[in-house]
Amino acid sequence: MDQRLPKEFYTRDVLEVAPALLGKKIIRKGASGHISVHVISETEAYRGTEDKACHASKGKTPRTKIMFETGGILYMYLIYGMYWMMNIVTGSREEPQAVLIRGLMDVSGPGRLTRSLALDGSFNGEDLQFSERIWITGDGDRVEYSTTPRVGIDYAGAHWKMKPWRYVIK
DNA sequence: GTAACGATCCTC
DNA sequence: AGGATCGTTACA
Repeated sequence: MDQRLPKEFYTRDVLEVAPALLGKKIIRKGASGHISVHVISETEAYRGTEDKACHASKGKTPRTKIMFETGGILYMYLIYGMYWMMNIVTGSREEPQAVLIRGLMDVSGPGRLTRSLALDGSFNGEDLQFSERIWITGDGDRVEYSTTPRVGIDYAGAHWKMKPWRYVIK
């Protein structure tokens, strides 16, 4: 099986990591030992306390503190009372950043993909270097992608809403 | 305590 | 266009 992406892959700036994750494979190992592989097709970057669309813009809270850790771990949170969002923390410690996984080749939609992979709050803080149930490999199919503004952040104001920080495989 | 609201999705 | 559904957050 392919090698896991190294820690250094995730500790770079989120604006580098988010597009670099396109085409990479999420490996999910279920409780029964069943393994499934999913190619990432769509990501979004959330960057720092100054980014009004980023949860960390409200400062460090019980929910967002995981984003202040060193990159390479998962940040899971519940939205609209029923959908878990899967995010990958990036950057260095005390530099809150995360990549929202918005779509896979076989599933589109951040809520649908976590339901499909059976991911929930118990994965918050999961370390992609050492986890036995989820990790990401980096065999290097280079992919072409396009960028668009991020989705669902009307509240963040025009300046942050227009940033082309959503990355989609062509 | 209390209230408002969301990095969504499905059904009408 | 509207409802589901509840943790997180801000404020009193």
